[in-house]
Formats: sequence, C-alpha cells, structure tokens
Amino acid sequence: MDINSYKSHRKVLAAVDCIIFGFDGNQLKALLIKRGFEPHKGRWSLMGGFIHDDEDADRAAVRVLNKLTGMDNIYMEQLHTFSQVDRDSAGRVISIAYFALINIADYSEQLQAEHEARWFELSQLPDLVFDHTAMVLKAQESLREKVARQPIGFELLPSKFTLPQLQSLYEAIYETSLDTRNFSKRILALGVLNKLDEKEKKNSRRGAFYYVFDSIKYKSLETNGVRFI
Amino acid sequence: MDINSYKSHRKVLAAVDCIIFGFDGNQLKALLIKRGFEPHKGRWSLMGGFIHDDEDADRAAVRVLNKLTGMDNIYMEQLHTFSQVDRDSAGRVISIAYFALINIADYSEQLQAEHEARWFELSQLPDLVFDHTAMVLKAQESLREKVARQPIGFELLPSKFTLPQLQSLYEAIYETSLDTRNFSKRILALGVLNKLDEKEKKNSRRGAFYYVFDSIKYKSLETNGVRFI
DNA sequence: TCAAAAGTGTTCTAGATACACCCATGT
DNA sequence: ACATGGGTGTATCTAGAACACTTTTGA
Repeated sequence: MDINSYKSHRKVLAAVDCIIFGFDGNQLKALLIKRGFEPHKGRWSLMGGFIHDDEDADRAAVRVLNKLTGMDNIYMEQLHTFSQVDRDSAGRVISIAYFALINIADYSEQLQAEHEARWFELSQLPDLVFDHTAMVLKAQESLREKVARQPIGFELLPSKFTLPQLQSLYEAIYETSLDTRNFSKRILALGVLNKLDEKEKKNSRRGAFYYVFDSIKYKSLETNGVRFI
Repeated sequence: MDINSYKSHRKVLAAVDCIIFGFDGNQLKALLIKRGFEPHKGRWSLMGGFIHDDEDADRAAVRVLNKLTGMDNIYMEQLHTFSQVDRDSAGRVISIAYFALINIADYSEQLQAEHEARWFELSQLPDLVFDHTAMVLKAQESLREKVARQPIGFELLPSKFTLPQLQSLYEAIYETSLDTRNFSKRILALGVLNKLDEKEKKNSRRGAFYYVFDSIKYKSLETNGVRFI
C-alpha cells in the first residue's frame, strides 16, 4: 500500500472464472457455458461469478464450480489474475482465474442442460467473451507444467482406470505420442498404482487391467514432487 | 460472472504488493519498507500500492517498484492473488502479489533512506504486516521453481559477473552447495556466457574472470526453457 | 482365423554425479 | 613462501530413449 488514505482509491468488482478441464478418454476438453446475462448474453464463456463479501477467492471459485457441476472436493488451483482496464465491457472488473480438473464422466447431464454447458476440445474453442480465450490458453500451459511434476493428472480420470487410458491422457495434455513400453515402465516404477484383477473390456477384446492409486504413496509424491513425464 | 446485475455486488479495493529479491554476492535478500501510514504505521511491510483506475495490475506493480527503486525494466512477474476476507485490518482489500529480481548494487542508498527501506536475509525476516510473510514465502518457492527452468537468475547479478558469483547465487536460492566443476561445466555448456578478458580482483588475489550473456542465445533459452539446475 | 488392442525386455546413449589437484597472485 | 580463492578433467552411474514382437479374445 502506498499513499495514505484507503478512501481516496476507487474500488473494483472482483470476480473468479473457472477453467474446467475434463478428459473423455481421448481428448482433453474444457467446459464452457452460454452466458445467461448481459453483456454478451448468449455467447460462450467460462463459468464465473463475483466474489462475495464473506468469502475469499478460493471459496468463491469452489462455490462457482459447485453451482455448475454439483461437485465438491475438486482439484482446483489459482491460475492468474486478469486485470486489464477494459477487459469487461460493462465496467472495471478484475478476475482471478482458477483451473479445475474433473472426471468428465461424473459430470451430470442434467446440470449440463440447465446451464447450457458444453465440453469443447481445446483445439476447437468457440469465440469466448472478454479475455476468456487467453485464460484457457494460460490454463493449458499451466496444466502442462503442473502435471509433469505433481500427481494431478489422475484427477481427470475415474478412480479405476487402465494404463492405456492414463497414457492417452498424457498424450492429450502434451499433444504428443508416447512409447507404450517406456510409459508403463516409468509410471509403474513410481509405485503409486495398484493393479486390480478386473479388466476393462469396452475398448478391446482382450481387455486392459484396471489400476487404482495407492493413496499413501500418492500423497507422498504430492508433497515431494516427481517427474511424471 | 454468475448472477445478473453487476450492481448488486460490493466492490473491493485492489492493491499490488512487490516481493523484491536481491543478491548481495552471498545472501539472497528481500527489500522491505517501514510502513508510512496507518494501520500498522512503522511496521515492516512489502512495498505496495493501490491499483489506479487507468492501469492494470502489471502496470501498477511497475509503478510501485519504480517509486521505491527508481528502476525501470525490472524482471517482474505475477505471483498470486491474496484475498482473505480479513487480510487487511482496515477493510476488504485484495492484493495481487508480484515478485521482482533486481541487482542489489543498483539500488540507490538515497532512495533506501527516503523510504526507510532495508534488505533482509530471507531467513531473518522481521514480523511483517498482514499476510506479507506468506507472500514472501510463496515468492521464494516460486523463484526456486522458475529459476531452474528460465534464465532469470542472471537478473539478480550485475551485467558482468564471475562464475563463483553465479554459483553462489544458485547456492543461495536453493540453500545448498554445488560442485564447482560440475556447475561450471553445465553453465558453460549452455553457451549463453561470454568470457571477458577482465578479472574481478576484490575477492581473491588471483582474480576471477568476468562473464556476460550472449543475449541472443539467452533469448532463445528464455522462450524454450532449459534446466539450469 | 483374424483383427485389434494389450502387454512386455533389452540395448544404447546422454546427462548427472562423484571426486582432487594445480594455478595465480598479493602480502 | 604461503595463504587464499580460481579453475579444470575423468570415470562411473543412472535415467531416458529407441525399438518389435507375442498374447488374448470376441466376432
């Protein structure tokens, strides 16, 4: 704080916007809504909301996400604050952007309909209001950095998943292709996956074994940080 | 944005606070000021200020930093936004924190006196107002992550510097000690340093050669990212 | 029996680490 | 001559990259 009186400074509206990532087994996607009010009513937008008097930005982001998805305990982290003077055409609003990772299959069709929400491939985003496109791009960049060092990629998958699914998630995030042998070696060497007896049979005749986390080792990786890719 | 009218939401004050890192050749330090106004007048604090109507947070941070140091073109990046409801005892203020890297030798004694500013070792910070201690800790963490992948460590040094100085900078940032041979091998292998004929003779009888960046290769590292450590 | 995805091992290479002595110079 | 910090090379180890075939099973 510099100059004396707090009173001599104009206040601003403070909002949060959520970049919600999901993975459909194949593509990395972002959840967008049709904006329900002016300005730009009817255009595609990130889900967002103003910060209330009695909550900080983190709680506002959780509230906003919960409103759209009905979900709690979602992985979410603050991304960046966007504060261009004219970013919102309706007045001075600074927005604290968050990104969230959810298991796309858990997302209720009903809520989706209610909010006119839709999953978009990142390579095929529609025109977005304000600076929301920049937010999504920045979130994607940050996701790539994060997911290489913290075990958060799993947040995008169901609790049981197969190695081919996990590999395909990493391939989608990095827009690259990985060697199956090296991938499974490295991931299994981390010792955070437990193999189940059960197989997933939708994708192949042979079927692929399901895995789940060893949540104890998983936590220790979370605090220490590791190279996943 | 969620619920309709922008008008139904209370506005907040928006500020920036700067964590200013400097390196004295030995220790990594942060620049703090004696707060000149209430609340908490006279206590140690980060340099900060409110965001003006006609500027975004980045520009506010540059302005605030310039006011304290007289410097321009300083490396600075947004760190995190702090928005706890009661973080500022004088009212609702959200603060967008930035960290800056400066060459400590460039910082004018005169301005230091004017603002009652002082460099503090990170391990010996005084009590700080509000959540400023948390800001410094987060900045330190972020600096460590950043400096390993981007060639920003150099911002803390004079334009001519010696290998022992550079090594000692990395040792200070990571609070570790590095092998001299391996360090010089790796750094020189990056090909971003040019050796001068001149020697720095203050620290030893023999003297250590000065180096400067090869700014062209340096830029390409900046965009691509590399492992420095 | 065949199509389609799952699963698995070895070699090679490059980068990281460990490690110790001589050099230059001012006093 | 000696004390102090500067500068350099080699051997070893480890993690990552490259690479192709066999297995399973439903249709």
